[in-house]
Amino acid sequence: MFRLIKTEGAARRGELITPHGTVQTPAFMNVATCGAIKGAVSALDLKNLKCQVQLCNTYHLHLRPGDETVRTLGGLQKFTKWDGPILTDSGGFQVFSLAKLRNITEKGVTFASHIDGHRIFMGPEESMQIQSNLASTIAMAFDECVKNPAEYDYAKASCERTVRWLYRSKAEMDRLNSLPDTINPKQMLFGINQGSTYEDLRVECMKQIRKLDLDGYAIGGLAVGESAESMYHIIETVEPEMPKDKPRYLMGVGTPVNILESVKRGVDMFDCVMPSRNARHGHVFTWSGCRNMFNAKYKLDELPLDTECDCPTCQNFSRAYIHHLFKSSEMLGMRLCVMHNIYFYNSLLEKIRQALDENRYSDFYNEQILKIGQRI
RNA sequence: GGAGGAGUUCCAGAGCGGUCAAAUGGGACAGACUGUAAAUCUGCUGCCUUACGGCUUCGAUGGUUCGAAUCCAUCCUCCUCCA
Repeated sequence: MFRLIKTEGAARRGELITPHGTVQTPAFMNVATCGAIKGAVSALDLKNLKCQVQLCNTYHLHLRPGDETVRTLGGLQKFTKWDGPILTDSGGFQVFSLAKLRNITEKGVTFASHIDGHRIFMGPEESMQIQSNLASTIAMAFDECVKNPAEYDYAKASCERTVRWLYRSKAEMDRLNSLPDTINPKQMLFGINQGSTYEDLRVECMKQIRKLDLDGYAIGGLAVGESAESMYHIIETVEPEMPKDKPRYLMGVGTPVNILESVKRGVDMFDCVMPSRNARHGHVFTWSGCRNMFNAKYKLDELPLDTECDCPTCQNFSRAYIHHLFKSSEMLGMRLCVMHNIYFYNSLLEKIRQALDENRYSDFYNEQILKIGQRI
C-alpha cells in the first residue's frame, strides 16, 4: 500500500509498503535487466549504494535463464541475493526496442529472440505468468510502448489495446495470486498510461485504467523520441487524473534534470539505464555536472570523481586511476563508475526526499537544476 | 665478402603511372547514450580556409613523364639467408 506523507506543490513525499520492505518515495529503481546491474555490480554492492528497489526484465529473464528456472530456484530475490523489493518490467518496452523483431496482434506480441532468433509469443497472460514465476514484488502490466512521434490514429489504437491488455493482465494476476503454489501471492500490479504526446489520449487512458484499483500507476511511452518539454507537458496533463493515494511511476526516465522536473510535477518513482550504461561508457554524474572520464584532462587528476560524494569509489580512487582504467579497457573502471552513478542517483532521490520532508523542495530544485545537468 | 628483401601519413599495414592527402586495423582526441539486442555506437586524426578550394607529403637526392607513393639512377638505413 502507498502512504502519502506530505506534498509541496505537486511534489509528493510518500512511502510504498510492500511485503519485501518499505520504499521511501520519491525513489529511483536500479536497473538489473538480466538480474544484475550491468558493470559487475551485485546485490551485495547495492546494499552499500542506497538502493531501495531493483528492477529486472520479464522478457530477458524469460529467455535466459527461463522464468521456470528462476521459479525452481526460489524466485528472483533468492536467485539474485537481493532481499528488498523488486519490480519487473513486463516486456512492453521490448515491443518498442525490438521493433524490427516483433509482430503485434490483439492477442499479444510475437518476438524473434534477440539471442537466437527463435519465435516467442508474449501477451498479457504470458507476461503475468512469467512475472509470477519470477516472484517480483511489483509486476508491470503488459503494454505497448510506442515510439514518438507517433501517428494519432496508431497511438489511439495502440493505447486502447494497451488498456484492454491491462484488464487481461489484472485478471491473470488475480488468478495467479490465488494459486496455492505461487511464490509471491501478494505480487502487486501497476498499470501503465500510454497515449504518445496526445493530451486527449493520455487523459482518456488514465480515466480508463484508474477504474481498476491497482497498486500503482505508471506513465509509459515517454523519453522515446519527444522533447523534454513535451514530456513534462504530458506529465502535467496526466497527473491530475492519477489517483492521489497510489504511487506514480515515470518509466525509463531519466537524467538528473528530468527527475528534478518530474518530482516537481508529482512523480514518485523512476528507473533508467542511464546511470549504469553511461558509467560503463565512462560518463559519470556529479553534484557539479557530468564528466567523460575518457577525457585527457583527467590523466593526472588525483581528485575523486566527485569531491562531494562519499560513495565507495570516491572514498578510495582518483580520477587519474579511473581514466587509466577506461583507457586500458579494464572492467574495474566500469564497475567503479557504475557504483558511483548508482550511488549518485540514489543519493539524489534521498536529498529530494529530505528536501520534501523539510518543505524546501523548491529551493533544492533551484539550487540543483542548473549545475547538475552541465558538462564539466 | 656473397645473395635476396624492405623503407608509406602517430603505429602496423595496403597501394605499385593519373579517379591518392593515400584502403584497413590500432592508437590518440572528442561526442552520443533516458521501462538495456549497448564493456556499445558516432565523429575526427598533414597544413591553411566557414566553405569552394589551395598548399606540402609516401627514407634522401637527382632523373624519365603532360602527370610519380608508384618507373630509373645514386646514396642512406634496416631485415633475412649463405660464407
